[in-house]
Amino acid sequence: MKLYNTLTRQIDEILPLQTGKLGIYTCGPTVYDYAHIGHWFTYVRADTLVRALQADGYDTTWVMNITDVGHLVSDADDGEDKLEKGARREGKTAWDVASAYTKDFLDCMELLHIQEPNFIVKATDHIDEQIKLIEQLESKGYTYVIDDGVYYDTSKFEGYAAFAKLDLDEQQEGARVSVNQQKRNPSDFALWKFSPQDHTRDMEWPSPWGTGFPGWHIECSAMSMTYLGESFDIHTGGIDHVPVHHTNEIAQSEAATGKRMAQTWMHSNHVSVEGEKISKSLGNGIRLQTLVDQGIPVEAIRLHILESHYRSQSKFSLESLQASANRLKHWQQVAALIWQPADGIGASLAQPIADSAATIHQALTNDLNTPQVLTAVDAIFTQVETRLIATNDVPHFQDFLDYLKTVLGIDLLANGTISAGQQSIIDQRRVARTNNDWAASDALRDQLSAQGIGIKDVSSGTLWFRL
RNA sequence: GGCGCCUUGGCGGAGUGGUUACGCAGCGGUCUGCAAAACCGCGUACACCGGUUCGAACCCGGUAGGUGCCUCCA
Repeated sequence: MKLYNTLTRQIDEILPLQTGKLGIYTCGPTVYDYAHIGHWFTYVRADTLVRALQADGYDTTWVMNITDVGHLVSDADDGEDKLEKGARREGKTAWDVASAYTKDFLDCMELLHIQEPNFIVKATDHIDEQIKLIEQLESKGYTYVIDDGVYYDTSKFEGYAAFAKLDLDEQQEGARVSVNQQKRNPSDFALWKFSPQDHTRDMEWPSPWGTGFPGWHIECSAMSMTYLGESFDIHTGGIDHVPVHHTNEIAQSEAATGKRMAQTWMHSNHVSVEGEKISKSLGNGIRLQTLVDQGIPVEAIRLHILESHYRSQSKFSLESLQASANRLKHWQQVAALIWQPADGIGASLAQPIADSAATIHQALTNDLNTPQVLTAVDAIFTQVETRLIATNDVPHFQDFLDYLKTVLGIDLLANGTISAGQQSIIDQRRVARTNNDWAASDALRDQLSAQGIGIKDVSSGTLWFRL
């Protein structure tokens, strides 16, 4: 597997730390609101990476975190905790908010056929690990305490700015709403924030420094270390995490352990909606449920995400989503030919199918080139549609469709074959046609069409497909 | 202001120094009793100006436009 590595800014071959095994950590959602289509691009892409690695023969351990505490409204460590803010908005506790949106997130994961990570870990379940990690950093002299919390001194970590190629001196600190005057460096960030004096937070814990809650970044360092070790193979996330969140994760983990945190960093680029970026302030984040309610199959959404490369800035629109839905329907029609084998139709498709699988594997392992994967599928499907599936080729085609289901997460046979009653109508129509009874034949065709089944007459008989 | 990225046919979207990517939509045709969202064919795409080269959409320089992060945000 070759993958673009943000760390090296080039396409690297994945070299597992342990032969045959790969540990992957994905930055999951902050559960203070519904996830939008942009999030799903990122998570489907991470899922596709894991699927591709598995298809490439690796034994993967996939960890995804759930940020259910500590993610402040501002990355500058000012402002409120998003969870507490969400709780106030909805008249609930932060715990209730986290629980509700976590459930919704996990439901959507399942709906989109994102495979379940080996570990889905919550920040609130790992407070001890985070405190221990902060203590480690403290003992090595990377921290300092000011009025509102314990901070990481980024000037102590050599190469802090290297990962994101930041020019710290030129960053416009003043652009931020407010600046914590006590911080030593503008880029310093909170490891532990103290609870306010005037009220009790829904979420707070005791710590050696005082009652409070962890900063946003420390959870990923602590949990990746807990589940994948001090050094692991691949870290994924949204591209927006490069300059702050991931830069800080590296600073924390590598300062504490002296080891490289992740060998490869994979970042999913953002998707725009109607030419604009998705953002909270614009309120243009479309929920998965909204699309499902409009009758768009989730497989089409998944297919649409795979139609663009993960490193390119793709555009999302209902129009292009509809194009994906049409493509999906066509694929499903071709897949349904597996239930309608035809014989005496010429050479076997076994070899072309095998070649296609090889082409797909090649594209997948070449920096996850999913658009080329889809093109390969189109190519072999056109052959299948032209030549039909011979009885002897059914197992080969079945294997191929299983492979697609595995690597793309799209089951083209999910709708199943037609009912006995529908088959009976097709049989009756065949008799009518033999008798040149066109009126009866057309009436039966209308019956099928009313049930969502289209048909076409070919030399070997009558083929059906879902409309 | 700093650090980046992008500009491909109606839409989406790969690729790359020299042969049609592909999909969706459209048009024409084939097959058919009729039909078919199936198949075949078509539109002569790579922002603009220079340069390098036998040859550039692909490399280099510049111009124009757009856009991302530095504040929310995958």
